[in-house]
Amino acid sequence: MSKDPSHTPKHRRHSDQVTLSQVAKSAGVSPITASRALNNPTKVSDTTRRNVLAAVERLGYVPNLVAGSLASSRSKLIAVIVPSLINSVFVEVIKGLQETLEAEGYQILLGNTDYDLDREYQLVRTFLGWSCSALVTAGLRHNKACHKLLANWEHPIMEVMELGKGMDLNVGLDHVAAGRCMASHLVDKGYRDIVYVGARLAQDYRASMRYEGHKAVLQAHGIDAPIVELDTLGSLKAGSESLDQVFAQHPKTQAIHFANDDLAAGALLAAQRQGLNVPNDIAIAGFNGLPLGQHVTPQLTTILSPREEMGRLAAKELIRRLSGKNVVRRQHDVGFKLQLGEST
Amino acid sequence: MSKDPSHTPKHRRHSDQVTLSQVAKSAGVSPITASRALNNPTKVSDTTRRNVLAAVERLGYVPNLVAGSLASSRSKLIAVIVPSLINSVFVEVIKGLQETLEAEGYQILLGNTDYDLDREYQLVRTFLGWSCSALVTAGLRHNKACHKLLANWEHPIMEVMELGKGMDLNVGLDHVAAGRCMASHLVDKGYRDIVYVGARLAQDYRASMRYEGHKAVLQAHGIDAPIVELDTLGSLKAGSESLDQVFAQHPKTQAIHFANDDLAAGALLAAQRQGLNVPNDIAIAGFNGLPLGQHVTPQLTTILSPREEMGRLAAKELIRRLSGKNVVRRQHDVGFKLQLGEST
DNA sequence: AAAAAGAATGATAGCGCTATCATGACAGCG
DNA sequence: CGCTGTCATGATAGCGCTATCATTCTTTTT
Repeated sequence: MSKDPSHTPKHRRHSDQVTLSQVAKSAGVSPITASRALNNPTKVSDTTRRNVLAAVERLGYVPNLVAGSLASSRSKLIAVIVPSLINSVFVEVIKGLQETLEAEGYQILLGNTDYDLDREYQLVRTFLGWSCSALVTAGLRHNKACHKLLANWEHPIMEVMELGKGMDLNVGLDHVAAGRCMASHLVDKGYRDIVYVGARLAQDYRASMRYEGHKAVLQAHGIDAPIVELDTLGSLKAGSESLDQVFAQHPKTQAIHFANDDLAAGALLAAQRQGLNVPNDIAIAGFNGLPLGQHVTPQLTTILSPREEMGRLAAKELIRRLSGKNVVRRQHDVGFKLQLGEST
Repeated sequence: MSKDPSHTPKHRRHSDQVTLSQVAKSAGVSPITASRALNNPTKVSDTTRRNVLAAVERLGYVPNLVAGSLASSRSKLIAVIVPSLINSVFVEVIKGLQETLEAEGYQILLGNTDYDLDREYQLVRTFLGWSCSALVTAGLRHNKACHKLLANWEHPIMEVMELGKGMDLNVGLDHVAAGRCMASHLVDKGYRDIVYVGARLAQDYRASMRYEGHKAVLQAHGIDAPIVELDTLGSLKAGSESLDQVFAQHPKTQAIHFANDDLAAGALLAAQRQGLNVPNDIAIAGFNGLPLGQHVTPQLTTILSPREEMGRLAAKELIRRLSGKNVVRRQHDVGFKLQLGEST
């Protein structure tokens, strides 16, 4: 069998992109040295580093991070999975994460489950496939498959929003306690006919946790704890429409404890439009401490949750873990604060 | 020189992760066939496909997308670069993008420039390194290096928010026209002492474009077009604090045209707290059509911009392009709508 | 001055997957 | 019957980078 040396090799894939090898050649070093010059600058001499950087500049080299990740089975990607982008609360957490992670050179792969745990599982699968170096997810609840997948994963997992025993790291606040806190406030103020109003509680289960705390306090005082559940997700609109519904079902209502500030502010503005006096005709309380609630008159009584701070703290803990440091505490309570307005 | 066959091979990297080869072996086919069964189901027989899928299930295989991307030099990643996450406008665009892209199996790599074009360039570099299949960026302005980098890039580039001649695809609205529209409305209403108020206009240059439109209309009527620039980024707080500043600089002000609804709503709520009547003492107009503005009393006059729609449309166009379809129009005007409230 | 340790660089062999070409089996057809 | 075409599958060779080990040369130690 005679070879045909003039035959063009069969496996030729083109790519006009500049590669590290080209940079290396241009700088007069081997590819691996060029790699070191870019990723472990201390491992090469000053001259070499300068030459390589000059070549990078000259050729307009853009590192292929995909190839790098495959070779090193590491990546500077961090998966962030949230249940919603409409709810500004998650966006603020993302913002906290993002500003801290991006400063350390990490990129965020963003996923939205739309409050669907099966969707979450799918996203987790996909993201693991990108060999992310960590995963941030909102909440402690996952479906079975997701749990199993994550349990065998060797990278840090950060569960945010609610405090509790998670799979790995956890930064959040105690929602049951927050519910108790607000309910106590309302009872102390002398209200007795208090309705809790939330939206899609099966999905937004943290709102249900707050209701649990709320109910416990009311029952301890021998008071009934009625709840009204809205169909639509929390929003100003839903809040403003909820007023009628509450009064229809509970005509004697003195105070409404809303699951979040969007609903509460919507109701407050609607009450004003209807000529109701807040808090004399109806007291209104929220949760989150959104700027909106602080700017309406009367100012909304709410519970401040440190959302951006939660994101920042989560990011910092992740970075500590990723840089090999021992992580002492696995759980971080960011707390909350009762913000007294004039709406109660 | 004698070889030592008992010597352990030198290049051994471990990885307990299940690979496609293992799946293939378990299914009794070659790796490439297993690959096809997962990615080109029509290219294999039904039996083979079933066997492979069963093996995937059995072994808990999670595809290594990094390896796949390197081999195919394609990825299901789409880079999204926005100037801010505080401004809910961008978040809504992201939401529109995200829900449409995720449905097609694309993931979003999120970057935040914080209104810094150099930062944008860095992000673009990084994201190109991930061989994203497309890039979405807010705005038509980029720095020189970024332009050069993108001009040579062979994947779709989608510039959103503002309408204009972009690098590739474009979905947005005409901000100059929007500024004209609101200014005309104010002039028609009989206002003559009109102040435009914005924040960090050098960075939020779309707000300046609206001012340009605003100024043109006022000047056409022989009216002066004073502008007040705030230091802090647009927010309710900045808006509420801006009132005093405006009156200090322009005591006779009849109407304020705010660069966005956050500022406008903040000012409106502040005016009410100060006992000013809106619109009789002071008329207030905004831009964006945020829900907030529609729920305050008086309802805010503003310009509705279809933000989620913009994201969805951008995503759809990208998907069309990515699936190889010819893209007819490169520019899409999503328009805007004057929303008359009682605040003017 | 010889031995040991360190610093800088390079050669090699993959990371896990898919593009490309090659093969064998079988159908249709003049 | 041989020819072409289609279908299902496989063998091979990378994608662009870095981990690992090997080498050379310089510095430090005894």
